[in-house]
Amino acid sequence: MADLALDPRTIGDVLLDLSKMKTFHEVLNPQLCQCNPDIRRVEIRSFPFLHDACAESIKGFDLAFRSMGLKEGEEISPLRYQDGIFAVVTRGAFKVYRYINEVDFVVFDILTSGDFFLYSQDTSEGMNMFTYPDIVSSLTTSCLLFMERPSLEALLKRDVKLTLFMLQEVTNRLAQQNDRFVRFVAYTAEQRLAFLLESLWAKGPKKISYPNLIPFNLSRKDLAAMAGLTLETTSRVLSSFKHEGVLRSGRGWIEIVDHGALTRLYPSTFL
Amino acid sequence: MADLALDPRTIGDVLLDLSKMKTFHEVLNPQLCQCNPDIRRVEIRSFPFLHDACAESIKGFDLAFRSMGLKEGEEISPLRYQDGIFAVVTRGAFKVYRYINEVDFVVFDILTSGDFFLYSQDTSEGMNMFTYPDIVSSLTTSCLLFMERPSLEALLKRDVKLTLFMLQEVTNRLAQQNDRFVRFVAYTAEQRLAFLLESLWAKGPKKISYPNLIPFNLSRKDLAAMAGLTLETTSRVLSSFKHEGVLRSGRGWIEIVDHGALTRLYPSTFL
DNA sequence: CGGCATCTTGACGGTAGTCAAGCTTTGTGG
DNA sequence: CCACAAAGCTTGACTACCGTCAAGATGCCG
Repeated sequence: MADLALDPRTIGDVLLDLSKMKTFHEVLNPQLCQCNPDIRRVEIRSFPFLHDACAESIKGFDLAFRSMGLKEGEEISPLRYQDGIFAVVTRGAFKVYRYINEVDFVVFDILTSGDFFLYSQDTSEGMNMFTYPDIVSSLTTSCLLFMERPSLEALLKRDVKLTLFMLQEVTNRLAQQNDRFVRFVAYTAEQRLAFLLESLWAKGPKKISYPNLIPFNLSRKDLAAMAGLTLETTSRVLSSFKHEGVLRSGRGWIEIVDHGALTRLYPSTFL
Repeated sequence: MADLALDPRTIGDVLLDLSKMKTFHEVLNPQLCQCNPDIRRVEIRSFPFLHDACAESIKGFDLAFRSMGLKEGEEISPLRYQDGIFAVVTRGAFKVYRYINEVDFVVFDILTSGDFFLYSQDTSEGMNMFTYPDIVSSLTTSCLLFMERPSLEALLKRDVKLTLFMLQEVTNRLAQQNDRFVRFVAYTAEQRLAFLLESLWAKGPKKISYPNLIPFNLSRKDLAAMAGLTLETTSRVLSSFKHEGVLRSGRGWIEIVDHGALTRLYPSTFL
């Protein structure tokens, strides 16, 4: 039983003390979004992955999290966080992608409010969701709460329930990526895009005035990079959707008019 | 601190007691492989994910694990394990796939010795790596150690280090699947197969007499289902590799002759 | 040695990629 | 406020890769 004993130090001791290291964003916006400590407290308590965490862990997150604001198109550089960074999206959306040559990239994940990510510079050891060759960048004006990876690990080590919940989240994400892979292989270009649009739409928080609008800016190139197609093919398929009255779209935005028609294009489950 | 307290029951209480529920395999082979309790003990202690686990957890695994043997081509049915099953491959290899129509399937994972998996019937809640529409089946004569999912969860709840290590393993697997996805989009048929063959070869334990043989039976159809190609295209590409002297192959087996030539075909990293 | 699954090869066609030109929207600076 | 530039999008013509369909060859097992 000895090796189950708790670390005798207090939470404060094991975390990197960031409370005095305000980010630029926090200095510039002392009362906005999670920059305000009170708002942050509330925000943190609403994270799904913390629902089952013990009180001390939540206090630890209060201490360790700093907030960061990003404008559309800004990217998170792991170079600034030598030890890796753990972050939770509180507002907005991010794309995770990797360049495959000078001009083309592949988008393999979209993160929206509530999604967390782990981003580190080296592939060395420990947990790695995204590593250096991958880029995380914002699709809209966004907010993050973040901490350095060692702080997260310190918190996880002290709270099984928290760690277990993270494990559940990650296995589910793995299942989801596998599902995506299978569909990717099985679908034609048209089906891939229909599926992609539906799942993107399902992801973000809808605007009340435009409930069918995909709630973040996506260029044709982004969509193509997600669907594994070229920009031209993507444009052609979307044009045909448009002419059939399935959706409306412009530069960087897409509004789905007929969900039924879109979902009917691809098999939702196999066999 | 109260909610960090340990479950007061003993390990034995929280595990489903399987010690008297021998599997057919164990009854038929009392002294073979992990069916022999002593051999099993040693085997369990060699699992990488247990290296950091506390003594009590390891004892728990000794109690909870049953062993199972499978012939080539047998599949694991989650129907027999209502609560889901957690298993570790100790010998052999498995493919994880999903049918996309009556005849075609997509292979999205290969598991070899040391890999664990979690397989459940329902997508309901908790951890899900593979669920009902997916099939796990053996590529060679194989052995597994397994337990029902509730037993695993009981063990995880009592040992943070163990849970944390599992979390690391799963995040790394997620990173790996993302990498695969990116390559998949970027590569041509020839490159996909070259990459696939190299990674398959790197996976299994090599036979001393044939160190360059891919150590499990893979038909052209399996390879095609992994690369997202058709059987015919796969056959054509492999034939061209054969004629260039890069590999030798027969029905269900492939031996890589020239690793250099194969790896030169695809970019190992991007940008 | 036969039977059968697996693999190979060929001919053909279609889907999506490539290259290129033209069109729209958005933003900027005179 | 307009002109212009630049980025993003659309459309067209052509091409190539890979899928489909079909027949035939080859290994492998009983």
